[in-house]
Amino acid sequence: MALWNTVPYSLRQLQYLVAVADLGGFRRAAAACGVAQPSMSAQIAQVEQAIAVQVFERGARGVRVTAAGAAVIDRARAVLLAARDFSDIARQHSDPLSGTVRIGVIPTVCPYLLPEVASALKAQLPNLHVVWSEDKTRALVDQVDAAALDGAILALDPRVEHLEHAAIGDDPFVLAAARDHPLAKRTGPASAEVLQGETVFLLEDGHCFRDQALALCGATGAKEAELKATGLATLVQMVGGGSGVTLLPRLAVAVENRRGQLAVRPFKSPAPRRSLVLAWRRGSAMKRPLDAVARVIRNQMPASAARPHRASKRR
Amino acid sequence: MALWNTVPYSLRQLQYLVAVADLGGFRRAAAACGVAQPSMSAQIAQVEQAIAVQVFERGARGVRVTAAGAAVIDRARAVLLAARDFSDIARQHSDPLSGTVRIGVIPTVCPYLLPEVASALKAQLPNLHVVWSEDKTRALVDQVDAAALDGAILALDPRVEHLEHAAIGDDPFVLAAARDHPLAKRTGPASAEVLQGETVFLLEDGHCFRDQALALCGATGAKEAELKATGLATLVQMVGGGSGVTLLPRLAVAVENRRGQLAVRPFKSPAPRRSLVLAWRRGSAMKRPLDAVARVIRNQMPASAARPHRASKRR
DNA sequence: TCGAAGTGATAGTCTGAGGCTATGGCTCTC
DNA sequence: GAGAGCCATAGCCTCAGACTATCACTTCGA
Repeated sequence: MALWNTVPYSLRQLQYLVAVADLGGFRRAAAACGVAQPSMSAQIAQVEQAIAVQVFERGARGVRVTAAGAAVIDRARAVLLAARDFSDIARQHSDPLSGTVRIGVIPTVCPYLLPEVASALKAQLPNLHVVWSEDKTRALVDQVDAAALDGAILALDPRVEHLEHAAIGDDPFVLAAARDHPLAKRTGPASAEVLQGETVFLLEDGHCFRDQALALCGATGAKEAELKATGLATLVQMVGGGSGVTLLPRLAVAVENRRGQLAVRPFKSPAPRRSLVLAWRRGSAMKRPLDAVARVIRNQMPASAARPHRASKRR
Repeated sequence: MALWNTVPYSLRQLQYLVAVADLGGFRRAAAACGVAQPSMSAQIAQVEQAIAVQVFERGARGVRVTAAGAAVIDRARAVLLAARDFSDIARQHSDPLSGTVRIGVIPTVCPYLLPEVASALKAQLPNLHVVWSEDKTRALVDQVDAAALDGAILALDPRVEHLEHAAIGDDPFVLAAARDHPLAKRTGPASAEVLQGETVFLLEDGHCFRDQALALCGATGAKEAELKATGLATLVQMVGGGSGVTLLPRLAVAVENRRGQLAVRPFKSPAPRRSLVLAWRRGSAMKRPLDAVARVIRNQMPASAARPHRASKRR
């Protein structure tokens, strides 16, 4: 009963099973797999016979997956996922820094980091093709878990703990207010206590930066403004009105305050900050290229914001 | 980049890779896979080319796995394991109670439970072929984790916690002593305190029954005998000499004390006991047949020893 | 030192798995 | 009731992967 005994089906047949299930029909699946519909029919019929399970109910309007079929297709997916891991690890070992990696980035990092980093990556890892996408932490973590993404750039957070990660750098928070706001009168580092009693504008739910800023507000006795912003740019607009202050990640200041409409003050050391990491599914075959990407980004972080608070964390 | 895109290798090629790695040579692997050696050579060469990784170093005395090859073969194993799961789940859904399950049993249960249970299983699950093996808890758990076994009959224990399991029944401990031993003077249930100051013979290290009995000794102030037995039969022999007492699982009494050489007394309720379970790898495709096997065994347990202490536990 | 026994690689042939096109039968929809 | 869409069937063709026979090489042991 060794692992290398023959099985009565092929990887390709499993791919066909999943394709038909995903696309809901033989013709569509055939087209997606680049074969003719009769070939698809024949292969599906064959695998159904081989495993003695009717996976699909054929109807005039396409196919339905049977109850037994759903379980079978679940396992077929697992096999194909393992096969993809095999391909990945093989590519890593033929040339670890080539191929494609899919990396997601949270919205409060993406527009500020990517422009800088993209060209550096192209220069230092010329054979590595990085596909970027932007989403909030929850969605990114889910996609990494499901292997829809190879990695994600996130702020360190309980939701990230089950993933492996490499440090990218720390990003301190800064205090931003309209130029005529009382808190803008003084320059130089602010102590966190100046927030006491202030009205602070924050991002809407779902942004991890909101949670981090909210924690700081709670600790200092600031109160949250009624209005919630959908992005940092909106936040800057709101505060520009003069009726409150906000917190910004240092990384975003150069872009969001490019016209200098706000006064920006750092916090006294140790400044509140978020730790940015590149995280991936534990045991992912893409560990090596992701590690390399993290190294490039780390060296590319704006010098003032870079340098993790302590030694670079790794798991 | 969907899951159903074609891959440049076949399941069979992965089987060949693993076979060559396991058996250390092309000819042996070819024989094990039932093909001619040139076919094996050709397929290995092809997959090595497809993934652009040299997996094996060919030498005059067989092959060695390269560093990159080891990682690749690791993933190939994962794919084949997933494929086996696929086969399993398919068989479950074509006929859940047919096929083969491999079940390990601990030594302090195996010889007493199996004779009774084997015929009941044959009668109630005629299409299910059960392959039994005997080993200690640690080894069994490792084999279940590695999918070398589908399930194992064990006493509930921290080492079993990460597995799913179905209850089989509780097995109370009994006190056994030579017929002329002071503790054999009285009949009827003994309180655990009678062990105070007694010399108790126990099994050697590695038996979970040793740990359970030792815990009871510690709680009651009994002391362990110098000599450690390799099995319950030896334990009975030792105690027969009259210089000490021992604990036996109720399950073993009928067999080990069949000649009545020892006086056997139950403990007062609630008697110390072990909970026997059939455990399997979480998410195993063999859940359904294993569950059925557990049910058969549960109904077959000697009536006096059966009946779990509380409701049957399941996860 | 040389042959025997082991290793994997190569050459040439053959068969069948799985691709294709063309077409049929069925069931919804208009 | 015609048409559009679905999957199944029939018949053909090609190439992946099996086979046998043999070679080249290394490592023993007489």
